[in-house]
Amino acid sequence: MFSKACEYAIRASIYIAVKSESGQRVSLKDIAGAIDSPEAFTAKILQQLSKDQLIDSVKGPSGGFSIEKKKLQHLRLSQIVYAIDGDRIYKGCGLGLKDCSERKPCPVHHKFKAIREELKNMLEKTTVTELASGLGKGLTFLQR
Amino acid sequence: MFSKACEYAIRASIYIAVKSESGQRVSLKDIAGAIDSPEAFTAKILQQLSKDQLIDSVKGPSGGFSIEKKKLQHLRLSQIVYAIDGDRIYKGCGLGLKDCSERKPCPVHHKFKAIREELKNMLEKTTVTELASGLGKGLTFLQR
DNA sequence: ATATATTAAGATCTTTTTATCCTTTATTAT
DNA sequence: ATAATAAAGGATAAAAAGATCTTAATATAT
Ligand code: FES
Ligand code: FES
Repeated sequence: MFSKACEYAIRASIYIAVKSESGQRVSLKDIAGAIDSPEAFTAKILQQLSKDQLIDSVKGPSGGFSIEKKKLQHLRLSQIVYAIDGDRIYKGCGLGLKDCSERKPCPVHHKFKAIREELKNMLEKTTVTELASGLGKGLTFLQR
Repeated sequence: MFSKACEYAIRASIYIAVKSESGQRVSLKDIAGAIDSPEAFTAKILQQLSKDQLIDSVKGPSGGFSIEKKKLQHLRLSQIVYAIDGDRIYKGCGLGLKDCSERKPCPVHHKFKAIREELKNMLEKTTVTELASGLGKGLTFLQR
């Protein structure tokens, strides 16, 4: 569904969100440990999210990653996915045709579209805080 | 969503189905041309489908691929997907945790599960003939 | 100011996926 | 029987994704 990079991105964002809610900044090492991801690879991904200003980063001692509370209120899953995987989820044809097109649909177009639409809605509606809340309460998990 | 191999598998199956309905067998070259896929790679994929007895193949002059009418009546998209991509679509966690688990869910588990379930239903309900019919009528397309 | 902790950036390596090529085997037509 | 045709199978290559390493930049604390 998503690339590995995107999965890490989402997991990391949720973890950072939990910490940010109590005003803490978290280091790369901390994050990679919490979400069970390769550190260096995770660094790249966070770099990208930071460039896109979805998360904030501070260098140096006591530095690390965080998400401004203001941003956090609005941050959607869709934004993370878009930053890492681009729009292939939204625009890609289920059977791999160059683009998904209403005018020249592939055989699964209609059935696919419905599901993709739902996925899209879900990603656009779901906020990262919302997910962070479940994690904070110990109801959900980021590794196994 | 699916691997490239799986996309080709589905496209090829639908094309073979259309031809099989009128009793024709189709060659690899014909298929690859019709679905715009790399010939040798497509061969590997068809080999797999043939091994799994989802499609039939005959060597030699006037040989090629086909799907027995009896099989065709029951052949579902889910079978093709399973033969090529395995069960990752059904069992994989949306955030890449080792398995998707109800007892120790990831933060998106519930939202994800709903969508995955729909996808699964769709694949299990949809027959290849059904899709072939739209293609045969010129309503849908396998390349662009 | 200096040393230190921490992210940024670029280069490189590894693995997986996608794709090709070549030889063998089976089938058909002559 | 023989030649021609088409898929099967195995080996290899290219591209993409995933992951690591090394150096640079920057902020903090002393
Ligand atoms: S054309 Fe294939 S999903 Fe729309
Ligand atoms: S645990 Fe992640 S989708 Fe079920």
